[in-house]
This record gives sequence, structure tokens and C-alpha cells, in this order.
Amino acid sequence: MAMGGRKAPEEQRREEILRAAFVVAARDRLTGVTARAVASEAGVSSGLVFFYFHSVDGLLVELLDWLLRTTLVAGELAFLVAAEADPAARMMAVIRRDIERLPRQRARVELFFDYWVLGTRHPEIRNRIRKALDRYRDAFRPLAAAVVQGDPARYAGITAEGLATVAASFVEGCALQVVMDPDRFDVERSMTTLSALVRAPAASLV
Amino acid sequence: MAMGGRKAPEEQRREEILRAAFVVAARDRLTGVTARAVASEAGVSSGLVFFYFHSVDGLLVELLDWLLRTTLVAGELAFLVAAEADPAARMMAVIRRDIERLPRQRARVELFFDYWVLGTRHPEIRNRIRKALDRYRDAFRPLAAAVVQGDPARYAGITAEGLATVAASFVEGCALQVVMDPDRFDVERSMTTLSALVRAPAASLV
DNA sequence: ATCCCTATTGATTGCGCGATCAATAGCCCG
DNA sequence: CGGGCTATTGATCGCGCAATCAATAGGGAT
Repeated sequence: MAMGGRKAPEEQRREEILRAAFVVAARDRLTGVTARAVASEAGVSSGLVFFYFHSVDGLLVELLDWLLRTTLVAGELAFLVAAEADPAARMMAVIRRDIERLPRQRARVELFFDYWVLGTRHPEIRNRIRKALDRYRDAFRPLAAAVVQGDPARYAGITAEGLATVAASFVEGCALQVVMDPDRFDVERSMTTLSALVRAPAASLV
Repeated sequence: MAMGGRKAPEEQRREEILRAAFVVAARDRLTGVTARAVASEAGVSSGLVFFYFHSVDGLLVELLDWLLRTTLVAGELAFLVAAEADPAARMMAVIRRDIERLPRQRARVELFFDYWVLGTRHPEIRNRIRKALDRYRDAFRPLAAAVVQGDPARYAGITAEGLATVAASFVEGCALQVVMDPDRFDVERSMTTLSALVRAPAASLV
């Protein structure tokens, strides 16, 4: 009652299974990520999932890694807006870019929040999420520092750290709204209000 | 093999079960809210849970209602800070009050996010959460309107609606941080940065 | 061509769940 | 005191899950 064999010598079997796991997760959320469902999606037997990942829990952790690995983060493409002369405008442009991407990345964002909730009780996952959020905030730091330095009087009492944190929180808050109510989320209104608050010229580029 | 009977004629049996459900949820998250666990916590049989709530799903929806019903919202105690003369200061005071409460309400906040994630796939729950978030934002509207009216030049281009949305998003973002990493959340720094952003005199930038 | 090692299978075990239901215990009304 | 209604029980059914494991297929080494 078994007919094993070496079909694909590729060690990328793991990758195939992870991709299948993502498909399942994007469709049925984390609770839908069962060994059977993933195996079926990947076209392999359920046993193989346990062969490569010790447990479903192990699969979930590796899926989170995969998710974070294959998702771009704020600062990464910051050079795209290096053209913007004004530091505040540059920061606005980065924020705008990320916010505009949210609707397209919705499946990933939803999944990320799923993990975030799971993380409140799962130390290993919580740590990875914390680090990812820290990375995201840190990506704003150089931009924030430039903003503060560019107009010390205007931003008196604000540290680069604090400004970066607020920027990250703002994007995260938008992510929350996009997931909950995509139709009513208005990128323009959010950006308008934000830039009016910061008193920077609204970044029109990108 | 059954020994029913009228022990507590109180129709508050529902309330008892709901409270038990909250205890279980606060301890084991929503996935831990099983009919058996709740019944055990409430000291009744599992069958009784289905007698009062048709299904576990029904129990979850009513627990959400209970949660929202027994949790205070922003504007509700706004009169407490009515003494503040400056509209912006008043709004800041409300925000600060809510943010300071987050750590104490942590179990509730965590549970709320649990529901929020669940809501992405559960229309009935999503609707209730949407409405709750709308109520929260609307609680900021009068305050936001006063702020804008108080200094039209400073807040040119900002609507009360937009400002209220940003305020709500900010608090929600803080809630996110509190749940994920309570030890590192710094109320003071968040408030300092925020008030510096909102109150700073119109800048010369650009 | 034989052996070994790795990849692979699917039946199987045991568990916990949601939901159902017949049995019944007490209260109220007559 | 006896019947009917409501509240309450826990055994029970069927399901889907995680995880295990003996069986085995096939390529590489010798």
C-alpha cells in the first residue's frame, strides 16, 4: 500500500510544498492550512508534508519565513524616489508607494495579520513578526532623520526614531483598513490628510 | 443518563455562559472557544451551550456583541476633558486616555483583533467590527471639527472626517503595537511625536 | 544485478470537535 | 398529586485532523 520512488530529485520539493501552502492559506486562511489540504494542492501525499516539515507547526513557521522573504519592504526601493529633493516629500513618496501597494498585496497582508494574531500565543512566530515590523520601521529611519534635520525648527521635539515609528504605524493602520474594508479605503484622502499634517508638499510623483 | 432540572431559573444563564466564554477566549484565544471548554468553565454541560446558542458560531457572534457592549469607546468619556480649553489639546487628551488604557485592556484588545481576523472571512462578524470601528472614528469627529475650526489656516486642506480617521488609525496602530510588544510600547514618545506633528506652527518648509 | 539510501505513499491510529437527542429533574398550574 | 413545560444532562455519532509507519519505488554506487 505504498508506491514511493524518486520522481523529482529536486530538493525544491520543499519549495513546491511551501508554494502550495501559500495558495491554500491565501484561499482558506491559516486555519485551512492542514497537511491534507497542502498535500492535495501540491499534488503529493500528506505523509510527504511531514517528511519535509516535522509538523504542521513547522510548516507554518517556514511559510511565514517564505512569506517575509518574498515580500518587499519599505526602504528596499527607496532609491526609486531618491530624485525627490525635499526629505519630507521623499518620505511621503515612500509611504504613498507602500500604501498604494496594499490593495494588490491584499492576500499577503491578510495572511500577515493572521500570523500576527497567531503570534500573540506562539513565541517563535511572534519573534519573527516583531523583527519584521522592526525592519519595516527601521527602513523609515534614514528618511525620517533627513526630514528632521532638514527643518529642525519645524520638527523640534521629534526624534528620527519617533517619526519613523509614527510613519510605520500609519502604514500599518492603513493595512488594517485595507484588509477590513478595501472598498472604502481612500488612498488620496489618507495621503492628503497626512501631508497636510506634516506640512509637506504632497508628493505627486511615483 | 441525564439529570436535568431547574437549578437557576435565571435567564441570566446566557450571561453566565458568555462570561465563561470570555474567560476561555482571554486564556486560549478564539480557537480555544469550544462548546466543551466553555461549558466546563461555566460549570454546565456542553449540551446547554447549544440550548442557548444554536451553534458555536452563534456563541462567537454573541460573545463579540458582549465584548463590544462591555468595552468603552473614545468619545464616551470625552466630557472628562471638556475642561481643556484648546481643541487640539482636548483631542490629544482623549487620544492619550485611550492609549493609556490599552495595556490594561489588553485581553480585550487581543480578542478584538482575533475577531477582526476572523471577520475577514465571516460577513456577520466583519459587519459588527466595521460598525464598531466606524463608531470609534465618529467619536472623534466633533473633536476633530473643533480642531480644524480653531485654526483654519494651520489645518487648511484637512477635513474633520480626515482628521478623525487619522486619529482613529493612530490609536488602532498603537493597539497593534501594544498587543505585539507591550514592553516596548512607549506612550510618552508616541504622544510627544503626535502632538509635535499636529500642533507645530505652520512651517516655512518649501 | 545487487544493495542501499532517499523519496514517497496511503492506510491507520487516536483525538477532539460540533451537533444531536433521549432521558430526566424540578417547577408551575390545575 | 399528576401532567406539562422548561431547563439540563451526558452519552453518542460522524467527521476531520495531526501524526505514524510499514511498504516500496527507483536511482546511484559497487
